[in-house]
Amino acid sequence: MPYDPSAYPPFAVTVDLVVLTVRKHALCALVVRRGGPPFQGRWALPGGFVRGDEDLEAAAARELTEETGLRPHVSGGQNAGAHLEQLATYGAPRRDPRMRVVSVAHLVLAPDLPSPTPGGDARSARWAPVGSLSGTDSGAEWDGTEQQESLAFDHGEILRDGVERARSKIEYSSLATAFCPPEFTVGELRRVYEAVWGVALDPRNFHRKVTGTPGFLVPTGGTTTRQGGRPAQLFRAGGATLLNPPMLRPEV
Amino acid sequence: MPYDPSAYPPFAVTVDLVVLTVRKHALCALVVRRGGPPFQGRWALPGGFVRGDEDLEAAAARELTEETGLRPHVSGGQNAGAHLEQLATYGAPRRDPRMRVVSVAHLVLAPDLPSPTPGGDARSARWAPVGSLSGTDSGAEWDGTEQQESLAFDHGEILRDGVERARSKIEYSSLATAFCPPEFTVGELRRVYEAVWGVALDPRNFHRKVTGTPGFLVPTGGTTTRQGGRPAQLFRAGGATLLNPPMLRPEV
DNA sequence: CTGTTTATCGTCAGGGAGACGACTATGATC
DNA sequence: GATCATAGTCGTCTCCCTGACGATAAACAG
Repeated sequence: MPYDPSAYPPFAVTVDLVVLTVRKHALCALVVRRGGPPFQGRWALPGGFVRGDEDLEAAAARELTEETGLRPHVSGGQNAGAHLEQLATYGAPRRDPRMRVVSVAHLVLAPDLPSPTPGGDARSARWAPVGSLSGTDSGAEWDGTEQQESLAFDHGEILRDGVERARSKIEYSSLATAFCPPEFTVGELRRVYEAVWGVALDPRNFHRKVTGTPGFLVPTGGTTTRQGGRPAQLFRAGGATLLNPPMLRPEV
Repeated sequence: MPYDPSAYPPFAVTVDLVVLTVRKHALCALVVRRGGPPFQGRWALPGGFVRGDEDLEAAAARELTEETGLRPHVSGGQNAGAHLEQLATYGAPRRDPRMRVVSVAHLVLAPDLPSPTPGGDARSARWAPVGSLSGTDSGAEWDGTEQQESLAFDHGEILRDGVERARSKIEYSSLATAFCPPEFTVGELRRVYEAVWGVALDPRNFHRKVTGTPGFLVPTGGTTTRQGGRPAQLFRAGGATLLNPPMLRPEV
C-alpha cells in the first residue's frame, strides 16, 4: 500500500496534559475552564495544538510551561522540575464535535506548587482533587465539598488513565519523588504514596523499604521538623529509576 | 486559547503495527518490504493511514487483518485471535521525509501462524527474529544467519519499544497466553516466556508458579504429547488478566 | 512535666521464589 | 522388550521480603 501524499485524510493533532500533584493529602489534577464552545464553561484538561514543526513531547512541554511555569525534566532527571511522559493517544472520530482531532495525552507529575492558581494564563485554572472529578473511582477521599462536574470531551477518560498510570508506576519506579520538593523526608514521601493510592501505609515498614532499596534515596545530611514531631532526615532522589523488588500497593 | 478550526496545522495520521509471535524458540516480528520510496526495498513495520471516520484501534485492527488475516481481540478476551493494544505515538517532525506524519503504534501479540508468508498481500512479508533487527539489544539468540538490516523510518525504535512492552507486560499479566494456541501445555507457555525474555527458566518452579496462580490457567482435561516426552496436561487461558504477585524476569 | 506527634529501630511469623532431588510417562533406539 | 532420552510433575529446603506490631527517640504544646 504505497500511500499517496496528496490523498491522506487531514487531522488536527493536539496534546492534552494530565498534570498531577499532591496537595494536602490529596491527589489533584490541573484543570482549566473552557472559554468557548464546545463545552463552554466546563472544566477540561490543559492542552493545545501541536505546531507544524514541533515534536510531540516538545509541544507537551511548551503547554506545560505556558500553563504552570514548570519546566519538565523529560524522561527522567533529578528532582527540580516535573516528570513528563507520553500517556496515550485518543482519536475517536467524534471526540471533538467540530473536526477530527487526535490528541496525544501526556502525564506530568509535579511537586506541590505554591501558586494557588497555577500559571499566569488568562483562563481560570485550578487544582481539583481527582476524587471530585467523575470518571475516577477513588471516591474515598472525596467529601463532596467541591463542585462535582464531569470534564469536557473525553477528558474524564484521559484523566482516569493518567491517574491509573501514576498509581501503578510508583509501584515499580522511583517516580513518586517527582511529587516531592528537591529535599524531602521519608514521611513526606510516604504521604505521597498514601495520597496517590488512597490507602494508609505502615510508617515503619515503609521506612524500612525505601531506605533499604539501594539508589532510591540518598541522605543529604540535613534534618527538618517541618512536619512536627521528631526531626526527620532529609533525602534527595537517588539515581535508581526502577524499584526491584517493587513496592506493591496493598490489596483491596 | 480557544482554537481556530481553520488555522490548525494539518497532519497525516497513521497506525503502525508491532506484531510479535514466537516461532521456533525465538521472538519474531512481522516486517514488510517497502515497495516505493522513501526507504524503497527496506523492511518496515506494517501500517497505513487512518481513515477519516475511523477509530485508531479500528484502523489498527483493519491493518492487522489485511496483513495477516488475524482478527484481534481488542482489550482482553479469550485466546483465539490476537491481543491488540495501543503502544505509543511517534511524531518527530521529520520522521517521514515527505510530510508531517504522526504514527500511533500498536502492539499485537499473536500465536504462531502456520502461513510462512502471512497474509495474502502483494507485498513481501516475513517474520524476522527481533534479534536480527538492529535497534533491539537481545543479541543473544541472534546467530547471524539472516540478513541484518535496520528498519525504515523510526521503526527500529518503535519495534524496540514494543518488544520492551511485551517483555515487561508478561511479568504481571497473563498476556503470554496470547502467544499460545487456544489449548497449550505448561511447557509451551514456559517456552514462550523463555523466548520473549531470552532466558532459561526452571521448569519446576515455573510449573508451580503458573498452576498455583488462581485464574491463570484452567485445565481442559485433555493431554498431549506433541512436545515429546511424558504427556502434558492441556490448559486454556483463565479469566485472570493480572498476575499477583507478578512473575519477575530473572536479573541480568 | 506530661501528653502528643512523628521518626526510627527491632522482632517475629508467613509467603513466595530460587535451587534442586526424585519420580513418572511417553517415544526412540538397540 | 530393555534401555535411554525427553518432558512433565511433585516435594523439599532455604533465603528474603513483607505485614503486623512493640519499643524507643526527639521535637513541640499545654
